Amino acid sequence: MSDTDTKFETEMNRGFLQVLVLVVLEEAMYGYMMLRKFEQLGYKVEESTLYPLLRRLEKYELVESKWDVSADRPKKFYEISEKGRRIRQKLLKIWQQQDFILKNLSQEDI
Amino acid sequence: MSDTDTKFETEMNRGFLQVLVLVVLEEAMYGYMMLRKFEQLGYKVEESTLYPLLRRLEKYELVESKWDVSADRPKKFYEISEKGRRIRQKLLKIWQQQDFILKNLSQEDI
DNA sequence: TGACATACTGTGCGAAATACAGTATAACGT
DNA sequence: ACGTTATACTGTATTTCGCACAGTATGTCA
Repeated sequence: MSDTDTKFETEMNRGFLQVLVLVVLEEAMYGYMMLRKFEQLGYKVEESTLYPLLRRLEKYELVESKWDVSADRPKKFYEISEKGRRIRQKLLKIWQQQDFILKNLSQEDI
Repeated sequence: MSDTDTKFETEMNRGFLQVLVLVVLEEAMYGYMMLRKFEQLGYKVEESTLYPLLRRLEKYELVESKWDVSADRPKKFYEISEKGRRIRQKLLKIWQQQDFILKNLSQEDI
């Protein structure tokens, strides 16, 4: 596995991770919980990638957060907003369109 | 269509466009030709996005280029390399995995 | 008591998408 | 003949992302 490989593989995260987070946040979750969930799905994400993404999504009001201090450690729960749902729909549509194009063009090569 | 929308939609290009270019370059093509092709597929790409991407792919030896000066205007033809094919396979596999995860998680919301 | 898991924040770097500007030729309509 | 549009590419500056790395703090378990 050369360095070039990881370089290009990394780029595959950007769009996908946005959508993935917006999808799972239909149900309220906190950062560390998502990291575990993604790992179970066979998709490892770095803490230093997810946490800034969550803050960014909140900054643009696609998600809302509230601290839960009732348990052992304080946890910051995130949940998708109405705006987030609207944008998620658009992003999922883009994804499907891209998937359609890719499947059609690459079926002879796979 | 707010500004936030485009901001997040933009991120959807990155991984996809890499793969798309590597797929179509199984057949030799030049930049402007790809722009037209993508447009026909319903997927508009900016010149200022595609050209730097092609240079980058060449820099990392995923594609090779040669100038064709026989026609009216000089055209820079690109074609995928062996290294490019190897990496394309990995990226396509990542795409499929991501698509699988997304379809499973979001089927109840779509 | 010392390592590991949990749970988050903050800073800095390299690289990518795009805007914008520029170069140059060919095809076209008027 | 002349201006506009299409063709075909290069180069620079800006913004923002992914991630490495560092740091803070509490809980669990050998």
